[in-house]
Amino acid sequence: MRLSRYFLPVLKEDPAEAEIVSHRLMLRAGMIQQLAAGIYNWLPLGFRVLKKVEQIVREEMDRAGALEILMPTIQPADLWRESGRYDDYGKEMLRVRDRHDREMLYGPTNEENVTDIFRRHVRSYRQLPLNLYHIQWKFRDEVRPRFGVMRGREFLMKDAYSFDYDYAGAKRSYENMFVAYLRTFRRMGLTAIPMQAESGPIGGNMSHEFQILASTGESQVYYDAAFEELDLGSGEIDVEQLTNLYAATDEKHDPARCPVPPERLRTGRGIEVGHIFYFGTKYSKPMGATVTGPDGREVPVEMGSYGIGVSRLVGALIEAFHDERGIVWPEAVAPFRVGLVNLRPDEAECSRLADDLYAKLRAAGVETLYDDTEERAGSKFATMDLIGLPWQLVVGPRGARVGLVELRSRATAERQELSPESALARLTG
RNA sequence: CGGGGCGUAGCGCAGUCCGGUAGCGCAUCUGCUUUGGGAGCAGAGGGUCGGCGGUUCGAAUCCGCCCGCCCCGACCA
Repeated sequence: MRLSRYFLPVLKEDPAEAEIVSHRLMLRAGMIQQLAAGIYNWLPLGFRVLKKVEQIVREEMDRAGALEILMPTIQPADLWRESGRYDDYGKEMLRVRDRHDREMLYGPTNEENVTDIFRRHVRSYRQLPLNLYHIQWKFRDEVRPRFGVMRGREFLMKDAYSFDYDYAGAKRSYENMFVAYLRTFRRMGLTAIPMQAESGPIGGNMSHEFQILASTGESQVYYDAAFEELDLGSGEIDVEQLTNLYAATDEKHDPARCPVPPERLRTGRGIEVGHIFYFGTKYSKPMGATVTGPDGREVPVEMGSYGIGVSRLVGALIEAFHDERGIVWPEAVAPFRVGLVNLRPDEAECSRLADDLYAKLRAAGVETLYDDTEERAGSKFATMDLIGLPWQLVVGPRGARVGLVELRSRATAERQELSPESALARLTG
């Protein structure tokens, strides 16, 4: 993509409305624009990251055997009356009426909806296990939205719902998602610590929230160093062992009862990016979602649900990966892999070389943002640092004369003068 | 929902206390010079001062009501 043809409204100064670093940087890098409190427009650069994050979540859900569907944002109130939540949910739920004065709501979550799908089509235990998920916008009318997309009112969330015949099956489904979550966050370069959360009405320790570590996180967390040594790439993950590892948020951490020896106890700040829980027949029972078992008896299906805050993750990633100059994207979620900088578009030799590199990067399928604008060098560097693409490939008049370009790593600030050919080899290899 | 604060050009702000025809920096446009870390000079454009009402000869400024947004706390992917 040529920057001269792109829409990247970067800000030189910090917007007054933003307090925390991810919010500031998202606004400054032209990723988002606020439309109302807690409601954001996603501009091209931000949208690309959102899609990258979404795609990783999708791939890991698919890999775990979940099936993607898409449920609507607007739901009828009657469905929520069946579970009793219409009255329970309170003001967080945005309630609307259609032209026929029927009560509707903008979904804050989809348990009722997915349970309805299930009960209308699934009759037998033989059709289980089943896990349906979707990635859809939610709305929760938070009293106080803040921190940009980290706590918006409208947010993109992946929510999966598992259906099993019995508790043993539900536990397997839960553990399956547990592992998928660890893989998902790890792929984005994040260390996610699963923490035992408030146990549901039925499940013992079958509720975990996933906190990622970032110095600016909202809550103080304590955890076993073993989490940092997790190898998710190979072999089996022992969920039983993992769920027994110690991890707690500030409120629950009790030094007196902490089983981790001091030298293995780590502490940090955490941002909650996922939450999974088992809730048994909480919805299936009142809503009549039943299956017939091998014994011919009809029983309510065992359920669990599994959320990941997709849009929140974009903010959380920036909290985890930034420095004083801007964002430092991990490659897996970077909006572009390479920022190609033509320092002097007015010089023929310099531009010829930069154009040629751009064509070759494109041909090789490398996502490249090509700064072909008339801006000055300093401004170009500042913008590249701000938007945080992993690699900066700098073509200047000096180097062009002697056939050299400069490759810089945003993360390590390492710089190397190379021939265009070897720079290309590094980026395409 | 309690407490605090802010709405003036695209962005960041001054002006409001003490009423008198709206200003600064950045950005934008034109020209010249410059050109490896947010350039210099000269010129230009851009405003229902959040909205409505009131007081006054006269309101960004004083009074009332409303709207929006931010921050701290109690709650949440």
